[in-house]
Amino acid sequence: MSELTNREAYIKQFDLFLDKKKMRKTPERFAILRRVLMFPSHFTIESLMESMEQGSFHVSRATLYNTIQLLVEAQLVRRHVFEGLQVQYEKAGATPHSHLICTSCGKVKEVRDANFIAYMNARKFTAFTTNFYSLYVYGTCSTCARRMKKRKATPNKEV
Amino acid sequence: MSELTNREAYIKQFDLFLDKKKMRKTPERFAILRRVLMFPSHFTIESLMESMEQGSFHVSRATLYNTIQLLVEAQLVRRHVFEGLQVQYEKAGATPHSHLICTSCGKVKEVRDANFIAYMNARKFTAFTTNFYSLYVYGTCSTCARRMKKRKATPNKEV
DNA sequence: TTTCTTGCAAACGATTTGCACTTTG
DNA sequence: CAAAGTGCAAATCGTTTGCAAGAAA
Repeated sequence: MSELTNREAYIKQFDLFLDKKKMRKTPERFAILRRVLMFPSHFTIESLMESMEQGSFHVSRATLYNTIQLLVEAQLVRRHVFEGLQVQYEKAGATPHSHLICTSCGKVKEVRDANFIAYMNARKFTAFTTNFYSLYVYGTCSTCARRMKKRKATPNKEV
Repeated sequence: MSELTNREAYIKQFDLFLDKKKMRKTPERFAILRRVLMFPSHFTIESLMESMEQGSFHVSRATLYNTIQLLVEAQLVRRHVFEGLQVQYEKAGATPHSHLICTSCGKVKEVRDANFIAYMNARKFTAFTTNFYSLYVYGTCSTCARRMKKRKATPNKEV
């Protein structure tokens, strides 16, 4: 896989992917990818839909779902299903990161962990070729911990 | 959290959980937990439903969903959403394990990794208290790798 | 010109909900 | 006997699908 260092790299890789799959290079597909790249981190189908509308580029939900699926296959986008939250996507960046998910408020924080990355890069599994991986860490963020301690409250929303 | 070494430990912990939450100890709830414990590893709501029927203990879907949710809250059951597969559950065992998911055939394999567990046990995150974690590794299992190589085939089902 | 892609609306499937009935505490 | 839990069927919601119309190649 080539390096996804910048916007053009993603677009080029998508272009190559479509070539390889003998699929058509429609304006919708590239417009969606361009919008995806504008998100600093996670987004949902809904927020992507809104973003497209704001950019005055109307696409149907069907096309959005189709294209996101393609982008996931092309390894340009990752799909995340966190406990109790709606499906989230993010562009597959050059730097892998883990996700800390607060089971009380649902907030997702990204953390870079060089040790862990090094470990995973070296890690081989028998009879299995790793493509990518996701580490989800569930727990309580400090804000919620404080809130729950102070007023012995129940969580915002139990996940 | 107490140790979940055997069947009784789970039941006792659920009992305590219901006490703490001031919730009722209905036969349905314990019947469902007992069935859950009979699965050697992953199961779905559907397979659990079937298992209940086979055990001649009829419960409604609503109750099944409710109770599974309780068991997840009680940390007796983990919920997994693997790419492209239906939601799976498993009892929260004493030994954590990672999941290798083949993106071609959808097979899920569990692997125990002492180094990784030790690492995670020691790992502290700033402003976050870890409760549990899941490592999902996506890739290609050897069977699919062989199949794809031999006849340059497309994957069974692209996830 | 042929096949792929799109948009729309209808269909789908897993999960949730409303409500009358039942059971626990 | 009051409150909580259950079963059932209908509702919901995110996602998929079928099909006619439009656009790449």
